[in-house]
Amino acid sequence: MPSQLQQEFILHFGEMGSRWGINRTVGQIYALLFLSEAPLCADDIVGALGVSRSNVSMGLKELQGWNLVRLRHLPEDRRDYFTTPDDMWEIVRTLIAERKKREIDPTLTKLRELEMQTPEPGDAAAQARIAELRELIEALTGFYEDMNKLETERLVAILRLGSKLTRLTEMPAKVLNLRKTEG
Amino acid sequence: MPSQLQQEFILHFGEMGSRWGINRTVGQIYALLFLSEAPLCADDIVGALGVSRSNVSMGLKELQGWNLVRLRHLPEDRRDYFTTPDDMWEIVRTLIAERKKREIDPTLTKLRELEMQTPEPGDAAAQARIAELRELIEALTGFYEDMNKLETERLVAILRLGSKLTRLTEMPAKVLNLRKTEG
DNA sequence: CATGCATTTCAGAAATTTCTGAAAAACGCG
DNA sequence: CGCGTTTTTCAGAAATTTCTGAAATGCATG
Repeated sequence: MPSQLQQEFILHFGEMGSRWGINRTVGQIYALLFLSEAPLCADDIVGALGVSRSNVSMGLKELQGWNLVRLRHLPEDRRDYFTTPDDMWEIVRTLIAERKKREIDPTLTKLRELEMQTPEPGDAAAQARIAELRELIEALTGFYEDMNKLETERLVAILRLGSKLTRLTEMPAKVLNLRKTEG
Repeated sequence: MPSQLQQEFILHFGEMGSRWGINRTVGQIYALLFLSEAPLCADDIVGALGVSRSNVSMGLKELQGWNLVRLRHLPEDRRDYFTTPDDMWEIVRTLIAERKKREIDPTLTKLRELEMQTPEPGDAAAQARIAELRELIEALTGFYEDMNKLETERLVAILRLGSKLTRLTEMPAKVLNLRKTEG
């Protein structure tokens, strides 16, 4: 059913799936929904991808766990239909938030826990290294959280500035404070 | 051989490995090297982790492929010794660069390729969506590339500013151009 | 150019993940 | 409640990934 173009896109997402921490079917389901204008139900997906109904069910569950798909209902039809958000920035925000939750937060928690432990003799260097790693992760996630609070329009404006941002760090505090505080 | 503290850190990195796109042994080897003050050779790693020599060999190869470890030699000893860089920011830069290479660049290439194709009828919406996705990824990777060019000190200064960066986007071009252009 | 380490390769074993079909559960509706 | 439909669950099959031991290769040194 999908065109040649769509097929290629779907297969690519399937292959990349494993690198992104999801499996092939989940990647393919997502790709299909992403390209589809109309919402699709499970059997549409079975038809398009040629995988088992139960596999689609599990895949959709996983995508819902990632908050990457929205459940919708059509009048006169009691099947579940799924879509991806229209707003691409929303998708990217979700993706980053979920990966952070899975890949970074547990480690941050663990590092903090390890720093609380009373070290055995010989652990000093290791504990210092752990603290340094934690601080660095906190600097990055803190920045991410700040950026994530911004409206998309402002965020895009900052992204576009790129390395010009350095200039702001060169300005005296006086100049910076001429303007009102935001978030 | 590793202390309780180190053991916990190593086991955590092993468990997280699968979420990070590496396997348990590779995660553990990296964690061990990361905490170790002195360089370690393959047999040191075998002793500390209790995995086979060949597994360690393959794990070290993979870490070298990620540019995450450095090979060193001690005088009077022809074994290969390994360390992680002292500079934690270097580690993070490498990690991000390599993940981008594996997880993003191939998709960017594929999206550009799909945009070149002459669409079949009915592909218009899909192709628009693909273009939008590509543009968004380019905005993010472009920003990353700009940040990655900066010296660590400047980068940290920007991270610390966080949402205060918005102010820069509010300034008239005139003000921005008062200061000299950098990188 | 043989010897003694050290590292790498690789085929099969072990472990893990993914996928399927059948059965069970959930759900809406009369 | 009972019926037809849709979704979920789950045990085992299939596929994939990881790990190991044995053999092969590489390499410095006498």
